[in-house]
Amino acid sequence: MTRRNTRELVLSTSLFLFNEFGEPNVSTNHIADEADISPGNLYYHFRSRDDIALELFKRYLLHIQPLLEIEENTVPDIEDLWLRLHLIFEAMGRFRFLFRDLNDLYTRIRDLQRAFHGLLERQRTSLLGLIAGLQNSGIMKICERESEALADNTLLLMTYWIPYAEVRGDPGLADGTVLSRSVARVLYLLLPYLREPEASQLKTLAQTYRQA
Amino acid sequence: MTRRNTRELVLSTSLFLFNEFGEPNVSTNHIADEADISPGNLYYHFRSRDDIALELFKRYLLHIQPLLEIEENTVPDIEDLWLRLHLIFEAMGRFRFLFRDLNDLYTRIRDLQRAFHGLLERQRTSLLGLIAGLQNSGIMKICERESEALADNTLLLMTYWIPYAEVRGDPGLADGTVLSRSVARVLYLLLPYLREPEASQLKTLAQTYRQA
DNA sequence: GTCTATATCTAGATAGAC
DNA sequence: GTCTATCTAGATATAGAC
Repeated sequence: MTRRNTRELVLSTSLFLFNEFGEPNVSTNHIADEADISPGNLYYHFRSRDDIALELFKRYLLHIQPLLEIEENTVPDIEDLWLRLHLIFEAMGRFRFLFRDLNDLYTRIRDLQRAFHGLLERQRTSLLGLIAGLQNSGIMKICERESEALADNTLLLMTYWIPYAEVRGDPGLADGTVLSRSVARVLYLLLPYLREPEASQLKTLAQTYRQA
Repeated sequence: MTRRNTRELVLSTSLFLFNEFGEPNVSTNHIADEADISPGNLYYHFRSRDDIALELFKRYLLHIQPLLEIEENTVPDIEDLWLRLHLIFEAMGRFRFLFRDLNDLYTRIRDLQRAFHGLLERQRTSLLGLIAGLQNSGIMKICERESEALADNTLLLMTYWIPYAEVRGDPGLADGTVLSRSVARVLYLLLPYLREPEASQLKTLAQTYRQA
């Protein structure tokens, strides 16, 4: 094993265990054991346990950042929106431990706190921009104050759909249906503000999606 | 100190520390220390650490249950709704550790899991009933499928507004403004489905509320 | 780079005197 | 009921041989 490979092995093993059992319930010994390396070796590659979680969070950022960028001169389209949200939720699902134990990680690991806080603010700005875009292209009709509330509520839904699914007793994120339903729910937030034909288009899309 | 008093002292101390530092970061020794009793004495009154959290959750249930009951033959009124939601959120705020670390507590403590799951389902049913009531009295116009999504989204918002406020860097729940803003955001979910004059009434209420 | 062995610490929990 | 003392387990992390 070269240096790079073991480090990656520890990361992928940790991700698996964190997702499966929750980050607070997985010790460095568990990780080393599952990865078939010694505990000492693990600490050759990582300074601390939090370091592993932080590195995984950085990997998450690399996955999620490109999905959040919105092209300046593009007219938003309902189906694109749907796909985009689906891809975002998929990426979140692969790092679901981050969201399950978000607030504990957030207060414990300062670097993660800073980065996550920034991410949220960017997401919020991005959502406000999206809403404005939909409005300017005549697809959506909404007033200033409601835009803010809508962006905020969307962001909350996007941040906590994973722990919500768990707590509602949903069959788990291995099952793709949870993801689809969560995506659909978020888009239903937009529905009442959409004009025709986009409103109907969204409803039809939701219907099709549900059957697939 | 009689038996009852020490038990209560441990509970109130735990609640304070859990809320302040997060349940995972408070040990039984911390609690005993803060309560000015010995660690051994703490274990005379509680079998385990989880037992304390569970008992606090039961106390939360006692606070919250009466607030969730809806009278059968009452026409829902926007201002009543607002007040009701405010009282619910206040009660949640007093037990905010439960929501900050919900998913960890949920998987760790089986009795809490059962009870919380049941609570969520009842809340969901209650919300569906509320929506139906608003619809029947002509205050709201919404279709079947959207009702489900609305109830679901409302429930998610109600369950995770506390960790969301924390993660957004809101000045903390000691400050009452967070609570008000969170209540307002939830009610904005209903807004697009309300008819006049209730829609305007809600907007005005939000305005007043914000200034107070 | 990797291992074994171990240091250190802190948590939850119990025993037994008072 | 309450205390002091202590057990036990498990966690993070390090030392030093290979």
